[in-house]
Amino acid sequence: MRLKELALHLGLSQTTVSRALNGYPEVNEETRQRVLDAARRYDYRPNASARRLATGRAGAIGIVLPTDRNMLLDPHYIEFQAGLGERLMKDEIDIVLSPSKAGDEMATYRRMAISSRVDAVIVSSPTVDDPRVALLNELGLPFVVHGRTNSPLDYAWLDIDNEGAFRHAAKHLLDLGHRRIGLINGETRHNFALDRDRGFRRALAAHGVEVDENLVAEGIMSDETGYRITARFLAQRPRPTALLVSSMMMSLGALRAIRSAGLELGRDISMIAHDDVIPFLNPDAMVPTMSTTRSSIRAAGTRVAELLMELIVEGRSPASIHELWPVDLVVRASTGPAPRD
Amino acid sequence: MRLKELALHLGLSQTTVSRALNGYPEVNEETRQRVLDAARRYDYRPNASARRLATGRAGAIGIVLPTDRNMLLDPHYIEFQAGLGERLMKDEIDIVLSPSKAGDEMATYRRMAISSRVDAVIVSSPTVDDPRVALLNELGLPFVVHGRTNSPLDYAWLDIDNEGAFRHAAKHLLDLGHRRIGLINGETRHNFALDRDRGFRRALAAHGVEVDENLVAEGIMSDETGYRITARFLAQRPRPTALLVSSMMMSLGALRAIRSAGLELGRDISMIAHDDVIPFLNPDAMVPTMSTTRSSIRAAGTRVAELLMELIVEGRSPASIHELWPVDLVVRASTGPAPRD
DNA sequence: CTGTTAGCGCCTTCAA
DNA sequence: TTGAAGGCGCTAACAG
Repeated sequence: MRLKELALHLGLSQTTVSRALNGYPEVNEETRQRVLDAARRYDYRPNASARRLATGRAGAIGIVLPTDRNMLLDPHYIEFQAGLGERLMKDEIDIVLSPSKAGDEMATYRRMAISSRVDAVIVSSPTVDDPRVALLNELGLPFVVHGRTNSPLDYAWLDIDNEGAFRHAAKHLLDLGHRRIGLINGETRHNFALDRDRGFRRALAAHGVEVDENLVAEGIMSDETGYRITARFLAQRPRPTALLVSSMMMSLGALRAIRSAGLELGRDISMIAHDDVIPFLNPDAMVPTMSTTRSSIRAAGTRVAELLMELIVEGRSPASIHELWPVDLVVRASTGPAPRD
Repeated sequence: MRLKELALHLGLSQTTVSRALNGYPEVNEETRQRVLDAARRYDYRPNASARRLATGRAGAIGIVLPTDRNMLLDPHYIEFQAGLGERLMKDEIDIVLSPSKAGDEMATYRRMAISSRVDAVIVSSPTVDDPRVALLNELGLPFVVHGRTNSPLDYAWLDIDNEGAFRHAAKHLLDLGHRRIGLINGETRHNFALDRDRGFRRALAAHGVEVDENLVAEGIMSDETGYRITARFLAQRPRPTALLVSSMMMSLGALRAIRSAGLELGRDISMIAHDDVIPFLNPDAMVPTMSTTRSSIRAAGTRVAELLMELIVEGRSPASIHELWPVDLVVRASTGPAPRD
């Protein structure tokens, strides 16, 4: 069913039918009802491409999907997508995933912009100096960064307070008497990891504790990385009495290494992990329950979608969009006082 | 830059430029080169909506994204997406995620089809009797099911041999002398889980071993579920000497429960888990290494994309698309002979 | 309040 | 081998 036919059936012009359907105020209420009824009866839906061509709006927001093995380690990504979806659903806005090889992302953003496939894009996991911000700015494609990056430009971003989160977590451990604290971080080419590193160091500095660089490590946020780094840390003497871990997934591996070393979490060694609140990794279900710095990545997705809509629909200024979300420290059973030697 | 302007710059008609760009054979080679050069120089890209409107093809394939908490437990999903992307990238085909509430998926598929947002869709995680197959068939929207479902219709599908995988795995355990084998399955409303259940039972039956229904359980495939079910199984007397587990994520929880019970994996109790080959959960990195039934979900994504393209571009018949992939049994250190009492 | 008329940017038939 | 013209389905000025 096309608009034309529908109009014909109704004995109205396409214009009127279109207006009735799109909620224009100048349409007679009775006429509108007739149109709406007919549309429902015939299961009419405007053709997406035609509408886009006519309005110049794509009705979609874009995400560049890096397909390389090393980039997609992130099980959190799907939660973020779900969060986006939750909000975009309301306006029937689609999410367009544009697959891209690593190194080719810039070209992919370009393509999305120039072919006007999408009205805006999301920049995820920004690196410390992320070239995407300048590119998108130049292309004039609206975007929101999930995270932050160094840029002279005043772009729209939403980030969680990674620095504060890890500072508070480290402080909590210090207050419990821990002095040898290990940091198991994500890759510091990503800004969030650098922020966490910074928070960790500041807390130690504030307590006059020197950082042992042998107890600072980074890697992709996998179970395996968590295991390997923890095993290495635990081999040192004196060994660390506490760990700060960048993801729940890593904490699983860390926990294995701790058990393998014959230690008991929460007594011999403490741990705080960052929790993105993903449903299949619940800190309350762990044994012992895991102390965490908590911030829902799904909620972030929803909010990013909201901001995107404001950018597109209301023409809100990107420069006015800077949201730094506080992060909760949730103390559970994996943290305890530092053991006496 | 629009086609019109580009043509103007070149002193050619839009038609010729369009043909040159789209590889029509009737264009003079020299002309084509000039056009191609100019297009590159001006960074010209056809407007996606306009092209779609003109050709009737959307240049995108659709996935309905259920945003409800309980449905998205699947960290495997992102790997599947990456696999799709790997193939679709070649033809610059986008993936359109259409967010949908649970229960509303059918309407979302409808919407995608009628508004011709996409050329084809993917049906993931089909239930035992999945209504989507009939709907899409009726809508005439091409689709490939990743998995299988009961339907009188002859639809296109790609599935892994879940039945065979779990049959072999169970047989392997039986051959090692295990008699009390537990099954920790995904939700059996999903067809794959039912197939695994079937394979498990057949293997036991073939060995004349009766299934203890107290050692068969299912749930969402999370760490937590794995832990809870395993703890319950281990509380039984006599306790099981082996476990068949539906996902690596579950196996992490199971392993925790085993350790909490003071048992050693691979000696006191054996385990085989299904491995979708996701990069952040590597069975070789576990301690002990985990025996698995292995099948790359990413590879499946790539192949599904390929099939989709054949469906759309070459008009291949859906009825000719039935791929059942064998599943490898990879024996590692988590399986050993059944312990003597 | 409704209709007429032009496009949106591209592809494609038909004619040259 | 190239071009002119029409149309894909919809929206949006501009009239009435």
